[in-house]
Amino acid sequence: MARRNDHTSQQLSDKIIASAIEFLQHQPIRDLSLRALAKSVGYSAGTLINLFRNYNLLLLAVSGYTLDQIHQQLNDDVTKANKDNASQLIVSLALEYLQFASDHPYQWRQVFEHQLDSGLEINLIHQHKIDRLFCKVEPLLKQLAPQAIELDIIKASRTLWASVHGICLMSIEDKLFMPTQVTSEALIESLINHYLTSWVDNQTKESFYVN
Amino acid sequence: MARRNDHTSQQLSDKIIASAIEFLQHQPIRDLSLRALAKSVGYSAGTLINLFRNYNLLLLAVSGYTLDQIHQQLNDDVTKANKDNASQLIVSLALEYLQFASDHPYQWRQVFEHQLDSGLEINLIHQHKIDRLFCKVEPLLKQLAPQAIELDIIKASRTLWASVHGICLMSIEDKLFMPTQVTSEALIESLINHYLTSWVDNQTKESFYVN
DNA sequence: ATTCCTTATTGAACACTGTTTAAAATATAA
DNA sequence: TTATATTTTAAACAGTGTTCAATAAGGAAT
Repeated sequence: MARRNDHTSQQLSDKIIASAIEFLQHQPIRDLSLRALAKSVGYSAGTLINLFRNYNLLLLAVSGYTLDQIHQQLNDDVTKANKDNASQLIVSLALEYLQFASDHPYQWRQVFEHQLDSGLEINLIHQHKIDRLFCKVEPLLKQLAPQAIELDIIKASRTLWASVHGICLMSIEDKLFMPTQVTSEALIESLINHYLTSWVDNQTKESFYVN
Repeated sequence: MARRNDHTSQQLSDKIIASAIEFLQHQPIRDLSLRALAKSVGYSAGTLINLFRNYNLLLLAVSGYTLDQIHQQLNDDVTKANKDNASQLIVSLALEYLQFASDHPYQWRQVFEHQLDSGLEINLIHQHKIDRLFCKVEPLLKQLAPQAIELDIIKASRTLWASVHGICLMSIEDKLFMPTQVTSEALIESLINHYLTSWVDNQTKESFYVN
């Protein structure tokens, strides 16, 4: 067939990503295919390939969309929060993260299941977007322990966020095996409150035993 | 063709799983296929299907093998460890877990990437094997806080192990974005030491503020 | 030994997957 | 109006997991 020009390529890209995101609200990514996605937007598979080069890069774009969405949601949380209680704000961020994962499990999983084929410059952008999430607690940790050295801030932020991520993952996969009285939210709160209690205590004492 | 009978079905199953595990030492699971696996053991695809019913259940068996392997490795760690220091033993278990994930990243990922199709009784066995790992720290937590109630033990064990899992995951996926001076082992130690410090302190004081 | 039945094994067929490619048709420029 | 460039797609290709009928060997009964 021939050119149709009823969308600019940007419009079409957006439409495709939107359709994929919509799909992920109800079904896991492995149930989606390039052809099915093409059909859902009324174009052929080849057109999508022309736009994104291959299916993997298309999925990377979808993943990037989700990361932006999460990023913005967490940002909104920070701006409208009480800035005095940094500790509580970290809990609030983590709970927001868990909330997103719970509300959009398939969409959330797609981001971290996606296997990037190595040696592509576009992957760096993706990696950066994930990094952006991990870094979000850094200024809050500095607020809790202004005298802490940069390396300790990095260590604590990565420890906390990787842990939060682990709890979210196990939660939406139903791999926690807990009585219903214990919620995933409670695990997040337990993690952050206990970790920060000891960490801040340590930083203010400038102790060298636990870091 | 016809029957060959050079293996019992049990021997053949073992051989197939062994071949898959060997593959996972060098390449990710998505690069393996039923046909390639069949060729590697000198049988046809249909034979593997007859044995495992479908490819997904075959992969579940592979995943089960890995979980048993990890379970045993952690058990060995517990038996030959100093039983007086429960806190240090938890760190040791977690580091062993990280070590396995680092040494066999593709094999480790396969376990948790595997999507179980719901409503199968075999999945329960699999879920139980994962549960077994999470529960491993429970007696150690009881040792640290003998007066703690069962629900607090469960909460702390799940929080800790899901967090450890998260750090392992982010570590082998290179998503931590840290300077090389900060190791994944240090994150694990930081997590457990800080969390337990505050948790034990809380439990011995029987405080109601943080749990 | 010979027949019968069961069991293991497989190749071919099927419907799907992502990707490549050449052809076709419209939009734009000359 | 012609020529060129840009979109779009159908068809072909090599791969995937799965189903199924055909086949041949092992074991049991005669």
